Amino acid sequence: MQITLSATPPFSLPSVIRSHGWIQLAPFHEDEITGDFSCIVHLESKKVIELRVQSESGGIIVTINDALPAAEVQAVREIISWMLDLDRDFSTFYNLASQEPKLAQAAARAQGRILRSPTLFEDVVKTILTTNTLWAATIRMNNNLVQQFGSPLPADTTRHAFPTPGQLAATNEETLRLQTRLGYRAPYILQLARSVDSGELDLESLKKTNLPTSELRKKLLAIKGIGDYAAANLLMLLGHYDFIPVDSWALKMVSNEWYGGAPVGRAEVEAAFEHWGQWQGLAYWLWDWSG
DNA sequence: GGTAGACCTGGACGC
DNA sequence: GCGTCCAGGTCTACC
Repeated sequence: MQITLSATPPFSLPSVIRSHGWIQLAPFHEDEITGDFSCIVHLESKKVIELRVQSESGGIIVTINDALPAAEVQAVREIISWMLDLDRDFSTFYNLASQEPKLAQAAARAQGRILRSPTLFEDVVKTILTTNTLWAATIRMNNNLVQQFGSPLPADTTRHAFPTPGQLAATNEETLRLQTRLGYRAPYILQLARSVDSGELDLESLKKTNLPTSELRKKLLAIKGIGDYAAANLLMLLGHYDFIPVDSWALKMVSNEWYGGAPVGRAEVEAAFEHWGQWQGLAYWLWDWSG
């Protein structure tokens, strides 16, 4: 069956897919020839399905192998809408960006939307996996998690959904350390999974909260393994652009752009984008660093 | 509030 | 093949 969804213009599926590295992390899969992508999701009904997403004029078409009941169709609509941020309006940012040569192409390229995972839990875990390691190791750790703990896709049992909080909560630290190769991140992931699974932490409610960014940031920083960089990254995914995810790459880029390659710190990165106010994270994200 | 050192993995490198 | 060094954010203890 197919489901059609429209997006607030301008919209470009390739632009969302290439917004950051998430598309390289299982259970996402990109078809590099067609530009389409797929994702295996674990619905609340326990059903595991593959969503294949392709561009359609003004939006996207989602193809699913099975026919789904109305409630699951609605669930898929909400999941895809969240993942691609279909309803967000960036016109205010585009107006500002049009005055800055380094961002002037943002509207024409329909940039701004950042690819999200189906659940915030998945995005928090993946963000922890990006910290203090190289990207290749992030891909490996994430792949291990998906393969070892995620539910298999019935039509192709070699492929799996991202594990649910309950599936990770049921394992132990030693397994995550030694078999999944998460290292010191293992207790962080386990604690997160158990607190979400028990209901102590309602992560998904943060998707639609009206909390100001500062309060939302405090909630994210309260999660073990989430520091300044990870919190800012997650805030971006949640559509709050008031903070910049300052990592070693950001320091290098800002150094080259404004300081002639001299060493810079967090303060210099923040100062460079401070005047963008509530859009500073997005201005940093989309900045043309090519020279 | 600021800082130093530990936490881990895996790739690069030298021997 | 083995040992060493290094990069990558966050946490904790300490000042």
